[in-house]
Amino acid sequence: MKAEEQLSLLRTQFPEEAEERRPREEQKGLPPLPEAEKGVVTRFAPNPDFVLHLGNARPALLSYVYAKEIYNGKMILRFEDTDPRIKTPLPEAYWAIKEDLKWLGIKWDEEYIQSMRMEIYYEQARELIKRGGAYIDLCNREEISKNRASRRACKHRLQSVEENLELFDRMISGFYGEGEAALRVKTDLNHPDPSVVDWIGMRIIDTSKHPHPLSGDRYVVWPTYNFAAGVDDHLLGVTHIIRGREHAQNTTKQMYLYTHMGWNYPYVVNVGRLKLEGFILSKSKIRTILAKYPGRFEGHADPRFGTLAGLRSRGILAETIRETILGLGVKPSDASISWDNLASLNRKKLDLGTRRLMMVIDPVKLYIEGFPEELLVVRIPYHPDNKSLGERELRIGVDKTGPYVYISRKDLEMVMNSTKQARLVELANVEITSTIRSDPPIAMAKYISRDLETARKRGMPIIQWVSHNPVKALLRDPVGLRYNIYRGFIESSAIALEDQVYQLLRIGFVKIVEKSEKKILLLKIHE
RNA sequence: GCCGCGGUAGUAUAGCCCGGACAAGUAUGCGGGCCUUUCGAGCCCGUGACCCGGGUUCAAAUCCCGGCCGCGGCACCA
Repeated sequence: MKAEEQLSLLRTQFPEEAEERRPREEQKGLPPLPEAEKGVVTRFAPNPDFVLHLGNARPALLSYVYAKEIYNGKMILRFEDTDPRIKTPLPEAYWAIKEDLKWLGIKWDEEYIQSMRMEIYYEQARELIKRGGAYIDLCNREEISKNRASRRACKHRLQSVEENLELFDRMISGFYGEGEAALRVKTDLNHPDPSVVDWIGMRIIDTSKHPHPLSGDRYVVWPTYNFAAGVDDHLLGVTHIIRGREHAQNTTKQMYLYTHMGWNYPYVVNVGRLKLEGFILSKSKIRTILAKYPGRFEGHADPRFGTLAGLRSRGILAETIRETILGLGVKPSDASISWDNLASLNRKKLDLGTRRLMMVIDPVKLYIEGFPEELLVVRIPYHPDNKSLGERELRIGVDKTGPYVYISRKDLEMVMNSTKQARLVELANVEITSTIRSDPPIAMAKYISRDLETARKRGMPIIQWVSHNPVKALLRDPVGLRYNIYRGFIESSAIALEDQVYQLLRIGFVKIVEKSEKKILLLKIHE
């Protein structure tokens, strides 16, 4: 029986039952967080060893939006800088990360730096030892991994609380060198993942060799990620952890810590990783490229990188990133953002407030025979739909041969290959009569009329032009890690105005990189 | 290899928990039309997807099992 038949049967037989049915409530935006009624405290916990990239924006934005915009709760920013040796923090990253977050519109209520909370971790470690949840292991790495593989405990696991406390103090005093002692959190010895088995909660880092940028060589015993994050999430009252999927196994580890301490583990949401079509996001890859090609990139903020700073220099709006990422939802599956999609969204946001200018690539001088004198100066609005952006005056250049404009060589070829007639935007309809192969190239045209209707009726292509006082323009179009370079003329309004972003007619949206009286360097944002 | 998590149009996402109005919604892309002094924007129409195989059920995108594929983890990194 088909569903509709069943339904009609139901309606005739049991009318009340049928009416009970109501459509499921439509959920706008993000799904609700479980157990949110008791309050929501989220955290974003980056490692300040590099700047943020688009992928980091996912947990950051979700943590912010849930905590502050949906549940009226609290958001914490916490720098996880407890590895001065391998992931040495970058002093400028603490600041740069905050800039990135502010740019995204993220506001946090509290801010912590883990390397400044060392005494707290020591105190919690002692408490954990007292509760029998941890021991100081004096085995070396090889012994530890061998024992893990065979799921065996070493003798140090059986030490008394007193012995462990004493050994711990000795660790802190600097008695042991790197790898000679570690605090291990007791777990199920038979856990299928060997890295979970009695995981390392604290280890020794020789800060005389690897000083921490904030605390120098003051501490030698450092908590691992799982210890520090686990302790902090509890102590800071975090209720919901939104983090990358790569942390899934860490929840398992931290759960043992929470059980020993009698704490409740926050609710965890694992989100998938993000890719941006055509961009490199990985910090290690970006670092490698920067090291390999010094001088070829403008650091981590280069518009060809998928860092937030890079996207910002590219001309992508924070709002575009926000909408894109929130649109992905909170799935644990990875997502690859298509450039078309991002560009389309960004374009719509830029369009109405952006002045439109004309630039010709590969200019060809086009003399117009019979050009009426009253058209030598024209006024053209900067935006056809947004008159508040004003208008500018464009003058037509005249030399001894007569009045002329520059058009792009590609357009000239296109027009020559069709009806030879074209409309110059907001100016006049012309017919090209001849082209002269010279350097620079020249073409001749005949004035037809100035009305738009004729152009429409005859189906003329409408092309942009530049004339009097052209400014040399160099347009960089990012393609992967390269730039395609286009040279041409842009109207002088680009110099006169203060705008940073323009739409170049029939070329796309661009951002000004540099400009002087004579020259302008542009970066293509997208079409 | 072991453990874990995923798989809905070209791309991304909604729906899955709680099976029925889902011949599957939305955005972008693509095709067509309208409008428009850009190849942009807007409006309209169209295109196109439930990984595969079994099972449960009157009914499966949704639940169960198996396979395939993708991703993550398997550090004294975060």
